[in-house]
Amino acid sequence: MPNISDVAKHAGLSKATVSRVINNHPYISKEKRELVQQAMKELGYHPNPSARRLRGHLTSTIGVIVPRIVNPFFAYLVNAIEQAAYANEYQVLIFQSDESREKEISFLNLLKTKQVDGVIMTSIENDWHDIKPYSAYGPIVCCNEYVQDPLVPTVKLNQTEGAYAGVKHLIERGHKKIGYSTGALFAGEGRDKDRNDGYQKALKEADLDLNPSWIFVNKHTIDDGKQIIRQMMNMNDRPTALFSGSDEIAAGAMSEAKAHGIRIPEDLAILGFDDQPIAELLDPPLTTIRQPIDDLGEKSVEQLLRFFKDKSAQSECVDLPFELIVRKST
Amino acid sequence: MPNISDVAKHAGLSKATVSRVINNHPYISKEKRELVQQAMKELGYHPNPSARRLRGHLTSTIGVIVPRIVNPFFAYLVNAIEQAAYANEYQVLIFQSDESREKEISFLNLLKTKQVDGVIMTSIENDWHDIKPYSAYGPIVCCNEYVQDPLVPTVKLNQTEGAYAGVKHLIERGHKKIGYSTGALFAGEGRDKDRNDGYQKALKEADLDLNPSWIFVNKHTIDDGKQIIRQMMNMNDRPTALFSGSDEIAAGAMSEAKAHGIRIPEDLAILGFDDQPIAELLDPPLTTIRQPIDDLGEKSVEQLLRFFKDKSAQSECVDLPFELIVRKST
DNA sequence: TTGTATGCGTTATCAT
DNA sequence: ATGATAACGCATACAA
Repeated sequence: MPNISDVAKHAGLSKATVSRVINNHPYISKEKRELVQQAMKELGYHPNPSARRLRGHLTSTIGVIVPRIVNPFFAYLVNAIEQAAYANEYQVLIFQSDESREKEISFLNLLKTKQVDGVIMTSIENDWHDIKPYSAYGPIVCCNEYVQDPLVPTVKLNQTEGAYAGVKHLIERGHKKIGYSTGALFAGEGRDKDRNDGYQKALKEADLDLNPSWIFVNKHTIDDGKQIIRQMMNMNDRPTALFSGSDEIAAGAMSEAKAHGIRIPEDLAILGFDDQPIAELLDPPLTTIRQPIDDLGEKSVEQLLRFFKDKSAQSECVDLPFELIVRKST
Repeated sequence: MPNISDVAKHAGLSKATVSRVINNHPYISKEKRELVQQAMKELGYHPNPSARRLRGHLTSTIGVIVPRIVNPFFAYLVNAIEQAAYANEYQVLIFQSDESREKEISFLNLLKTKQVDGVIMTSIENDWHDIKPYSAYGPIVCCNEYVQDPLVPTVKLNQTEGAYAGVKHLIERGHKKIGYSTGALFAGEGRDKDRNDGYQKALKEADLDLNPSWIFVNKHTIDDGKQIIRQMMNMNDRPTALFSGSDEIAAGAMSEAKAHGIRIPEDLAILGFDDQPIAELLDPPLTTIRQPIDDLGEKSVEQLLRFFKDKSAQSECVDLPFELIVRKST
């Protein structure tokens, strides 16, 4: 691997001049610039990222924190981020927090050592209070998740609106007893709270009661979906519709419901969230709320690049719209 | 961030001694060693990876190349690798080749600049001939994919055996007309060829003919699965069973088949490959061939670590077994 | 067993 | 506009 000295020698110039060309400094004669570029090309030279990092420079690597890569929503999100980053010649370091506070912090430390220029957090485990200090070492963008600090660049979806649209759809289908599953506690904050708000808003508008036993908290997986159905089977007064927090939960619920002879949507309507590929493969195909994942990824990378270019850029909060995809499960 | 000099000062010793402690050199008095360790702890010191890389050292980062992270098989594989790596205090740089030769090569270049200590390739786009030179800069482990070079450390599954078991299962169910979908050309090499061999072997043993029009090549996605069914609908002589190259293809096929009023498994048996979470959610639940993904990941990391410890370690080829999961689709 | 000095590849500072 | 040189943090050859 040739280094900057090799290029300098090859071009008959100094290392400093070569470095200036690499970094687009002004005050360089066209003549020498071309000489250097020629030499770089001939030698197949690429700057050594470690050396640049050591000097305290940006190094074309961004970090992405996801809770679990096997969750299709995050796999797609990572994909979108990776594509956008690659288009801008950035590399992506992917990290699973596994919903562990310690893991999350350990990854954020990469900012300190300039291993990554910036971080996109698609989930947040620690209090923002504990995360914020790390942003002194490089920009942190919240993607999908968000926090109460208006100074944090954020790309998110209007969860309230999405949940509202979903529940309203169920109400329009004639349902009055609508179950609801959420990822956190019902009284939580952030993304889940917004969804909860949308759920409640729609109920209220239709003058429907909120039955606490129809609210299932801390649900995430396929198995959780099955469990919801089992819980429902034990109820005297069952919901006629279930609004699940993700397509996975919906899929599990659908599977278990059918196993109990419950017809969908006649006996129980099921509404998903995400529009993952499995949604249309289920039987019946799943009505769900599509998240614009690609936009989410692109905008997040965009935000990060903005900060790389201008360290004191203004923080933005991008809000993206949902889309209700009506299929056969409602 | 404290550096090695800070630690040295704090411990009242030289940088060299601190460095020796960090790198577990022999010939250090217990006394000083503890002094240094104490100082490191007190200052919260962590070696700067960029500096180590620059110095030409291993840096606890491994790279993983996948074709597409949104493919659940690879998402689970990456997850397994990441968990195993984390347990050994290694970080994982994930890279999507998008099945592009250029992207693959661009990532392998990270080996040259010591950005990663070694690479796990879960797919191979370029000729091995073009990839091999990079292994001079760090070990490359083939995982799931493999090549004809016995000197390459490899962790793979016995594809022939897996395919054989699957087809045999279909034959035992009474099928004589068995369709087959594969990811590459039927005459290809590597992983897919092995599977093809297993398919043919099982047919041969049962004295069944191989009907070329029942072989669907270059199939990967849900849509490909649907397309297979559409092709089959146009045949006068249709297969009564379909052995698909992945659960995704199987899912697509099942969906499309049902749309055409084909009953599963009565009219058409469908056998998957992978045992992804969706397999048991399909209706009917999918009979499939389980790949021991976690083992695949763990063993790959193990191989890599072996080479890190001993640069001239012997190349191994680990073969892992499949498992036939019988559900209701066959 | 420990310390000193040098270099890894870059970029920034200071000259010119 | 260009060049010489120091510094980033670390690990090693060499000296002691």
